[in-house]
Order: sequence, then C-alpha cells, then structure tokens
Amino acid sequence: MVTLKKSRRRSTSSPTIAEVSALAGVSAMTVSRVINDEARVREETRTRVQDAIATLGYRPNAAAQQLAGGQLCRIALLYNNPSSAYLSELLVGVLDQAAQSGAELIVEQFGDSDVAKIAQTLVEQRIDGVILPPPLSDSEDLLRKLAQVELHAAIIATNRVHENCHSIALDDEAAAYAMTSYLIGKGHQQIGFIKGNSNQTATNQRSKGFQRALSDHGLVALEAHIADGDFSFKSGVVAAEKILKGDHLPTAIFASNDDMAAGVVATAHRFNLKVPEQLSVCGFDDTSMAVSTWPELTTIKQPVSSMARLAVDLLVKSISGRRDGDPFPTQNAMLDFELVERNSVSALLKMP
Amino acid sequence: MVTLKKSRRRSTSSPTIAEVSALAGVSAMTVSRVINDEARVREETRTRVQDAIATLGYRPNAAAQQLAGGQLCRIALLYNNPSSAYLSELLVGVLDQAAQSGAELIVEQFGDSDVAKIAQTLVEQRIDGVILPPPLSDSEDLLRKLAQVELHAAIIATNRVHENCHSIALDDEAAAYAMTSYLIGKGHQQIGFIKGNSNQTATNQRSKGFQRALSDHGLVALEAHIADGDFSFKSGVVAAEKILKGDHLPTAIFASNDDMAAGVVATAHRFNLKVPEQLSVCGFDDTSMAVSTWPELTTIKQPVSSMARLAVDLLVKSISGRRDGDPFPTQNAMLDFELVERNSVSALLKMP
DNA sequence: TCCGACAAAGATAGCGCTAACACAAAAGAT
DNA sequence: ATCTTTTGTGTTAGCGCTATCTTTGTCGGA
Repeated sequence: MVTLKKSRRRSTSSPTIAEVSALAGVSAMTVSRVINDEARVREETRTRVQDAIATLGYRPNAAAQQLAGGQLCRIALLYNNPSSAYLSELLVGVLDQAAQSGAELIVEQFGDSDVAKIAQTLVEQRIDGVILPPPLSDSEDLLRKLAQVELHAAIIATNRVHENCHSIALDDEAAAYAMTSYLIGKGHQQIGFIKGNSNQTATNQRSKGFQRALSDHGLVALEAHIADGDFSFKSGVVAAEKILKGDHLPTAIFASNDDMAAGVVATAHRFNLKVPEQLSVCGFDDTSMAVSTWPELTTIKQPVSSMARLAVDLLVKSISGRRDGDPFPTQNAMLDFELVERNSVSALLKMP
Repeated sequence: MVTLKKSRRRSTSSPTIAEVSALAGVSAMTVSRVINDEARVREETRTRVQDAIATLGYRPNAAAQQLAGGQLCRIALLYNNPSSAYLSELLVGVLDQAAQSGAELIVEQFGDSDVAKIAQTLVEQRIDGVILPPPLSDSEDLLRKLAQVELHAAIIATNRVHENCHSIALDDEAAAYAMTSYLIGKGHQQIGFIKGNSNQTATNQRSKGFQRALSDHGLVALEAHIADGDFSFKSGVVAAEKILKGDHLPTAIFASNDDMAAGVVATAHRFNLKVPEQLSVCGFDDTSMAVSTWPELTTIKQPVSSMARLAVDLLVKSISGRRDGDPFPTQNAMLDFELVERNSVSALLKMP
C-alpha cells in the first residue's frame, strides 16, 4: 500500500509522482515507466496512469529526475562574434533542446583569451561538451585543445570534418551555386562576388559554388568584380566601394553573407545606384539583417535553430554514449538550405 | 565519523560534498554552509573547507541543491518581436542570472495567440514568473491576465508602473533629452524626430524628452520634421522619406531607435544626402544595428543585459518571497544610460 | 504436473544536497 | 554562581525521482 506522508519541507502544491501513483492505483515505479516511455507496461495500466497525470496536471521534477537518473550533461555554448542576429537564433534553439534533453547549458563568451586557458576553464567547470558556432568552429587550434582534454564538441556551419567532432552544416557550395544560378537565370552575366573571412571554411565553399555556377554557364568573373571581406558590414562597404569604383560595373553582387550584402546596398546608394534597378544584391544566411535594409535582401536561409537543436542532441548522445561505454559515432550532418526571394534582385532584360 | 560508501549508481568521478567534507574533516552540512555563504562558520573552518573544495575541484550538483533546497523558480522569458539584436543580449543576461539564481528558464515565443491562452499555457507549465521585454511589456491586456492567474512578472524597458509587477527601465525621457541637447550643442537647430510605436510607453517618453530639450533651448520642431514610426527599419525608411521630401530639410534627425535610424541613413543615401555632412542621424538603444550601418550610429546605450539580469533576480526574490509568506515589494528600477558617440553626427558651423 | 521463461508490477535504496533540529561549548546576563 | 543566549557544528530525514532487484503472475513445453 502506498502511503502519502506529509512533509514539512514541501510547500508548493506541485503534484509529485506519489500523488499520481496513488490516484492511478499503481506504484511510483510504474508511473516512472510510463513517463519515460518504457516498454513492459500493460496498455491498460499505461492509460490509467496517463489519465491520472492529466487530471493532476503532473509534470516531472527535472531536478529529481536528473539526480536519480544518473548523469547530467553540461554543455557549453561558446561564442565569439556577437553577430547577434545569428546568436539569438542559435540560443533559442540550443535552449530549447537543452531543456528537452535534460542538459545543463552554459553560455560563455570566448574572449580573446588563449585557447589553453579556455580549455582549462571548461574542464574546471566540468563541462562535458561544447558547441562551437562560427567562427569558432573553424579554429583548428581550439578544436585540437578540446580534443586533448577529451571534451566532446559539435561544430556548426563549417564544412571541415573532424574525426572526433560532430559537425552540422549546410552545403555552402551548393547554396552558393544555387544563388549564382538564380542570378544568371535572371539574366545577370556580370556578377560580382564578395568573399568572407578566409579563416572560415564556408568562405571557400561559397566562393567555389559561385565560380562553378559561373563556369557551368559559360561565364567568367572579372577579377575586378571579386573582393575580399570578413563577414562584417563594414567589410561589405569597403568591398563594394572597390568593385563599384571600377570602370566596368557588374549588374549584380553576391555577398557571402547578409551583413556584407547590407554594406553593399548602403554603398550602392551612396554611389547613386538604385537597388535593384541598377544593381542587384544578394546575401547569405537570412539573418534579421536581411530585412533590415532597403530593399530587403534576397538570400539563402540557414536553419540556424535546427542546427543548434541538432548540436545539443548529438552532444548529449555522445556524452552519455561515452559514459555507458557505448560510443556514439561522430556525425556530420548536412541540412537543407532555402533560397529566399525578396526585393534586392531584379531581372535583367537580355540583350539580343 | 564520516563513511564514504561506494555506490553502484555513481559513475562520473565528479566529487561530491561527502568527499569534500571528508577531506576537510568536517560534516557535509558545514561544507554546505560554506558553499551557501552562510554565517555561523568559524573563519578557520571556512578556509579549510574552501581549500578542500579547491583541491578537489568540487562543484555543487545543481539538481541536488534544488531538490533538497526546496523551491524551484520557473521563469519564462516571453518574446514577440524577434528584433534579434535586442533578444540575444537579453537572452545572455537572463541565462546567466538564471543559472546563478538557480532558476529554471523557459524561453517562449509569444505568437499571435490570444492572451488568455498564453496565460493558461504558462499555468499548465507551472511557470512562476514571467519576463516581458518590449513590446510585450506594454501589453496591458497580457499584464492583467497574468495578474489574474497570480503570475509574477517583470517588465523590461517600459516606464509604466504597475502595482504587482517589477519594472526595469531607463529614463527614456532623460536619455532623449540628453541626445537632443547633444545635437543642439553641435549646432543643430532644425532637428527632425521619428517616433516609435505608439503602444509602447518609451515612445512617448522619448518624444517628450526631445520636445523638452528643444523648448529648453528656445527651439521648436517643425511639424514637417516629425514623423511616426513603429521601431522597424522599414518604418524608418518611410518616415525619412516623408521628412526628406519636404522643402525645408532638417540638419539632423533623431530616430527613436537604431533600426529606424538605420532606415534614415539608408534613405538619406538614396536622396543623395551625405551622412553626416549634410544630415546628422542618431538612434537609440545601441543594438548591433548601430554599427551595421554606414556611418556607424551615435546612439543611446541601454544596458540590456544588466536589465535582464535584474529582472531574473527580482522575480526569484519575489517568487520565493511569496512562498515564504514574506512578500518582496514590487520594485521599479531605473538604470543609467550612456550616450555613445560614433560617426553619424557632425558639428554644424553656427551661422552668425 | 512441474519447471522454466518471461511479462508486469512492486519494494528498496539511493542520487547529492540541505532544512530542521540537536547539542556542546563559549559568552553574557542576572 | 546560575541561567539564559549565542555560536559553531553534527545528525537525521527527507526533496522527487529512478536503477536494480524481487515478487507475482501466466503460459507453454516436457
């Protein structure tokens, strides 16, 4: 028989598993089994328990589950580049999944302190796994150090593949190829391109996709139409100035991310070029920046928050896998992108 | 004597309070007292325990603390307007403080579902308190409903004061006054102003500050130089078009937030006005948008992440206060702002 | 008929920590 | 000198849940 003892310590009226089990007329263990979706519970019993849960509005106490259930995964989200549009989407995804997976989340800015020190701090904080958004995901140095201290890691939005490191990315090359083809389809033949920061793999991929699309359509990019950038708005401005100062203007510019594309648009306006009538511009990422410019940017949408979710999921799996001596293989996920059409690209009338 | 029993359930080697107490030669309770910074521990004992903690690299298990310590505060951060620059700063602050205060954080997007439904969901999720950033912080409807279901709330960046609701804001009027005075100090006499969304209190405050600064300096704003907006980039564009199409141009435009200011800058460029040489522009908030425009915006810095931290802190205090039958009074905090000078404002040569 | 083999549920014993009380020693109060 | 207080610490008993073991059927095969 189950007895409900009244404790002097409980004060909230949140129902506990004991109350549910009493109502359902089963043991707490059975309720636990139902909650955790284990087999070995008769269908009828399961329903009875579920009804009891529903009537009481019971929700398991996460702290207790964790304490009893054994292992806690502590996951740190390291970030560096406060490109906040990206960060906040990331955060929302990570937070959500962490709550679902019962992982503890620590969010930390990776200042300019050296890699060894970071790794040490993480170890001291007893972090089990680390999520690295760009540009951190491309820091070989950091990754090496993390591997040294046996920390699990998930790297986001990089195409580099590491042996001991989950990676979640989209096919940057294919996306850039698609965007370039789209421009070509609109009749553009003189297309400028602004590269990203050279220490991120995405930069190369996007550049490759651009070039391949061009040559697949029998076009070539003029040297003067290609410029370097570093994914910042400012670098977009500088790059656009370089390109637009030339004698021979492109009809479209494809910037490797939205911030730079916004820089291009701003610069185009300063140069008295109407966007998109005289110059089409497109970006990449679909951050909030894409709609904070006029006209709004045609761009490639990255599923950032899904990526974040997946990162947490993979980490939790591999952390608990290692603990149980049942290693979870390293995953390299490639998610789908989407081309978002807005108003920064116009069709060019083909010359006969 | 303390005995360390080896359990078959423990698998991680993370040290527990028992190990610390053994090493320090005290009881677990004393260690707990040291951890929680309670009085009634001799200085010498405290040091000994702290040393033990340090040598073992002990960190308390949050789940266990919570379970034993009684009450968990579940706090929800509701958001609506994905002005991500703002959101991510908010998130970082909230997360940090939630971890420190031992509160559980749920982040939820407040779609367009009706207020009653939201409130119900929150109750079902057994949320204790809610953080409301703008524009939610100005939704009387929502606040009323929350009060009805006895949820604690902290509203951010609104000057409205509610009886049952903590509020954290900065002095919008003073800040707008300061910015306007700054412009006047630079020699501007014809200053345009773009208002924000009329359903946010900040809008009125900022507008008032602007007007007061003007009249304190013996100036008046032309009707044609004032325009409405809704805090979005696009509305900044529209408002700027309205103002700049007029016959009599202002020498400066003060937009009620950075997004709109960015819209003004973009529009100015389209109108062939050089910023800041021909038109000075300034914003408000100092979101990342402020530096994602060219030139970078002179603006008012809101301490968003401190505000977020404070919100969590107040909520936790008032939630546990109510539980202990020791009500924590409603707070209305007013934080300091800062005028950040960048390159979007130039000094005007005074006409003799 | 008896003996596994397995399925379904219960009983027990913690997870790591802290509230609440207990208690000795030291410090004041009368 | 005796009776409070105060101070510093230890003891006990959980917090709400689940891992693990045990028990109780149930069914099929020998």
